[in-house]
Amino acid sequence: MANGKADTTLSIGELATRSGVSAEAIRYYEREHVVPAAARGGPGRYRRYDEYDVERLQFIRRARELGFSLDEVRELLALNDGSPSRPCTDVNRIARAHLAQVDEKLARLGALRAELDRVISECAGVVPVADCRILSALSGGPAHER
Amino acid sequence: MANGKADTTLSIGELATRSGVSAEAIRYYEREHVVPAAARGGPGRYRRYDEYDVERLQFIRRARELGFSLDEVRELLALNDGSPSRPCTDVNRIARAHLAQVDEKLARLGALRAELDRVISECAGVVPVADCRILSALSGGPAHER
DNA sequence: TGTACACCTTGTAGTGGCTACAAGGTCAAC
DNA sequence: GTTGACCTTGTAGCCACTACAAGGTGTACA
Ligand SMILES: [Zn+2]
Ligand SMILES: [Zn+2]
Ligand SMILES: [Zn+2]
Ligand SMILES: [Zn+2]
Repeated sequence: MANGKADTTLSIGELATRSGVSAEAIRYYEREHVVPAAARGGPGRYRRYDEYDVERLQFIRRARELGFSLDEVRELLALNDGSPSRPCTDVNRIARAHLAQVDEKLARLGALRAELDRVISECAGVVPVADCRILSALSGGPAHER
Repeated sequence: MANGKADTTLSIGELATRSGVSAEAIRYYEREHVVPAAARGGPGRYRRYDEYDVERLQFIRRARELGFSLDEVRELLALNDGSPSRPCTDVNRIARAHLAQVDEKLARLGALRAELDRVISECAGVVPVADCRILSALSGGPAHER
């Protein structure tokens, strides 16, 4: 019970500064039930937070930086908050599924990049547009038909 | 003047099929002034298209497949429609700038992928969540501080 | 001629994850 | 008591569409 650090109280702006998540984003997360609705201080109307909330927002920020969707973040938070003795199978599964999605996106973007590079490599930018290989590629031109 | 192929007339659905762009997207492009407003056939109210429109929509589709934004597509179309004797400097510039953007995105996604992979590699999915390295990494845990 | 039916029309809302206001309320210091 | 920093809710915007809803049009066939 003697914790010694969770009883500070922070405004949403202070939480934003300390967590690296903007106040607007924090309110957005509350609306979207990524974080529970914050307590409001005393008789006043402002949201009040503590050090525990800083940690949760940092968790969310790091997960977002790794590209996890808010749906995935919700699941990860639930697992993190759930029974600590359960095996981390689900955490692992979510992370690996996300990695697979990232790899797919990388593969698609890499293919796009290669094709774009190929198209650009045929244009030095000095011929009339009528003869430009970039435009003819977009027009279905005869550059690499089949 | 003897063209022999631009006088067919197509409905938006036929244009969609032939161009590979959905009818909804074609209407969206019209609203966004990517393509000019289509002629409406005779006394009726339906949009009417010809083979020239098929080519333009295919141009747009290919540009979109290479990741060009609609703003960029508008510019490319304008250059393609403009004076054919002008040098293709601007086409080249737009395409290279876009390639640079794609490379940036690839670099960011690659870094994210590497970090995600590193984090996942420390979790076999078999320990209690309290000890999971994925969750501790997200919590700012002691895995790779610094 | 009736009517079925595919296709078209416009308009609006939703996607994801926020950001950027506007118009007003609260709180602390001085 | 007044300034002014911060907070509040609500709404609109970003991008490039997609997905309706509610109704109009065009045509083929009985
Ligand atoms: Zn994911
Ligand atoms: Zn060129
Ligand atoms: Zn671009
Ligand atoms: Zn684990």
